[in-house]
Amino acid sequence: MESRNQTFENLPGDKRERVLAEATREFAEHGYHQASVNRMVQRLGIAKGSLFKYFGSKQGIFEYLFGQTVAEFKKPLKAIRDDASGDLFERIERTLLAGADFVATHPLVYSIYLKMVYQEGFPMRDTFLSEIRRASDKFLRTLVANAAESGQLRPDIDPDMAVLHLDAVMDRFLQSCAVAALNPGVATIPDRATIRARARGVADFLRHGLGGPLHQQSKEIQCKS
Amino acid sequence: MESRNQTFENLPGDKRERVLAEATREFAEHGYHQASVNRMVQRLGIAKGSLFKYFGSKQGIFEYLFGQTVAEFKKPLKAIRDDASGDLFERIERTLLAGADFVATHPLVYSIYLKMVYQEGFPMRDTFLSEIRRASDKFLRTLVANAAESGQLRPDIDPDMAVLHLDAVMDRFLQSCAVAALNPGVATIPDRATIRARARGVADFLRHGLGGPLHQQSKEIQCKS
DNA sequence: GGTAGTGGTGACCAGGTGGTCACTTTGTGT
DNA sequence: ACACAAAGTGACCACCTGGTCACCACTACC
Repeated sequence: MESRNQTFENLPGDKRERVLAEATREFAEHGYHQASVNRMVQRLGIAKGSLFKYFGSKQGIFEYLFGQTVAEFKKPLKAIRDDASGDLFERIERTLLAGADFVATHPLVYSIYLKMVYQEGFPMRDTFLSEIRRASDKFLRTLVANAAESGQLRPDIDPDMAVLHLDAVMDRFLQSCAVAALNPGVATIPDRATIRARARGVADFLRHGLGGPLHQQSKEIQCKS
Repeated sequence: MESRNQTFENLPGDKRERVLAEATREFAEHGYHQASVNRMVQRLGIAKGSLFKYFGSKQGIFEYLFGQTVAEFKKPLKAIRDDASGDLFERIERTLLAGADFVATHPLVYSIYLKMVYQEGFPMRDTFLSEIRRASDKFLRTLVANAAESGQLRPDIDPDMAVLHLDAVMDRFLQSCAVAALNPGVATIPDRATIRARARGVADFLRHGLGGPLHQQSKEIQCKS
């Protein structure tokens, strides 16, 4: 067995946490390349050599964080998946709120995630992203399949496309909870009440669309028959 | 008058273009901080001093590009806004296709835009983003207002929220045309035919939502009355 | 006291960064 | 042929980066 990282594991718990918290902050604020090991050790008040003894390299630091984080990232989804109460759109709404909670309590982790998506050159980027995507895709696909069976979904819509749209809208909702610039007009992070209202609005929109009476004609015909 | 940039403006047109193209490529590939002036001049086969004589600083290079690009970024939107044929959702579909065209013909420019949104530390970031957002917001708001007047929009939906949803779905559609990782399963850039089909699907989804027969009950009641 | 193993240290390194500037080359008008 | 200006050059600078390693301080066992 290689004794990698043994030094770091032996450290007292509070010091470990301080180091990881500081590293998380640094990567969240600056992305990968622009993150500075010098800054980390300076803020931690420890010597640079120590950090490199713990993790071997800058990439080592990031990958350690990364491993710790991925599991936590998936937890909220599992809880929702196992709670089958309500129809598709109610479950979606619960998922949105769970996601918003996660972003609110782990803003730095979510910030790293966003930077990884749009910034190339992160170590492990492809591995990580495909893993996350696959999990999310599987989750939505299950939801959609169940909904389609019980007629909660328009029969003329391709389930794959439905998953695509759900993913798009939900992901964007999450981003708007974290990125100020994505909130039109105000350009600030919304508060909890706004988020709850918006989640409901999103679910309602997903259910019924935006089309007005002029576009309900086809459905009126259905009524007459 | 300050004679800033005069040297660059005096250059023969093809050389100007080569320089700008190379700079665009560099920023698109590496973002702002990670972009290297050394690499630019090496690939261009000119001396570093020349670039700094043209633009003064790295930030100067970026801001020059930036100014050239913003106008081009808005062009497609204007064409759509002035063509009022069709209802809201048909216009949305045209907008989507125009956007996809822009992304396909200016992938580097769009790549820079995406990096700016999710990567802090770009010069002019706030100025630039708020300008773009404002333009996009104004455009959608006009479309929605017109649609609401002629009953193309569900009367019980807040126009502001409608704009929010439209912006989210459309922006995400555009991103999926450029970022491979956002295309579930395949994780590749879609071809033109796929894009056209997907744009239609998006418009249809925006119009009617995803909800199936079980959720059309309220509308059947409308029919009876 | 001796010694082995631990975590901790910071001066130092090679390499890359944006930026400078004294200098050379080129073009043009007379 | 000469002068003058504009364009072009690349060695050089200070600074920062990730990474190294010989050395130090402390504890524990004999």
